[in-house]
Amino acid sequence: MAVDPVAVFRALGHRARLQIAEELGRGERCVADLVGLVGLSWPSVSRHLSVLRAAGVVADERRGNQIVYSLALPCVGTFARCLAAAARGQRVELRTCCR
Amino acid sequence: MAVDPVAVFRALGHRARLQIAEELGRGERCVADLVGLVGLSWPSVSRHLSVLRAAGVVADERRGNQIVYSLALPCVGTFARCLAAAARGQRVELRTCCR
DNA sequence: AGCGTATTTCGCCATCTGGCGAAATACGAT
DNA sequence: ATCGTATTTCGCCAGATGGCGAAATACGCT
Repeated sequence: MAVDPVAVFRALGHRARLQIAEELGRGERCVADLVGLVGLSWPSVSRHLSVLRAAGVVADERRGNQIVYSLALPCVGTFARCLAAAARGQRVELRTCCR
Repeated sequence: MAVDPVAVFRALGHRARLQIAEELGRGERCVADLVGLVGLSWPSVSRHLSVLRAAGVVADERRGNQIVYSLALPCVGTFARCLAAAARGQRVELRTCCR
């Protein structure tokens, strides 16, 4: 699955989608959880999930009768926390990168 | 200058703007350089720069008779390189974050 | 003040995005 | 096969985005 950096940023450049990615950074969630989290209609959340999935940010897996989403690009969670810290006025610095 | 994570991602979620941010990660550039880089009209590039500036991603400083842009959020450069590596199929991992 | 170059803003148009309800689909269970 | 629940897709509309040329602005210099 090819990662397109622009698509990743676009995917995260929306309130609901970033919120979803941050939540998935804390653990797996089913769609119902995420609908409750972002406060949008089920179809809208599903659409946002498909954007995140197409960008390779999240992965989905059917488990029982529901679909569980997880963060496929962990560095996104790290960076998001980094920006959140910056938003709080803390000094931001990513130390190391890929290997 | 308040950092809004969503605005940062939105700002970077565009081919030209990401290209600009990556270039600024390598050093300061004037607008003419960036126009040459992205291959869009001068007004369009200027608009993209204003989006990046509003998001706090870049900073501008007048020097002589031209304006020099620089990357105001260095972690963006780190993360962008990280994603670029992922796009090349390399294993991606951000080790440490804010402090 | 006036000139020239660097940069931004304006106005317009075409396209993309995001919201929702309704309808369709997928799949486990009976 | 049918049922029921979980999830996605469709169709529509309103508003945002991105492109450009033309016009406006900003500033250093003489």
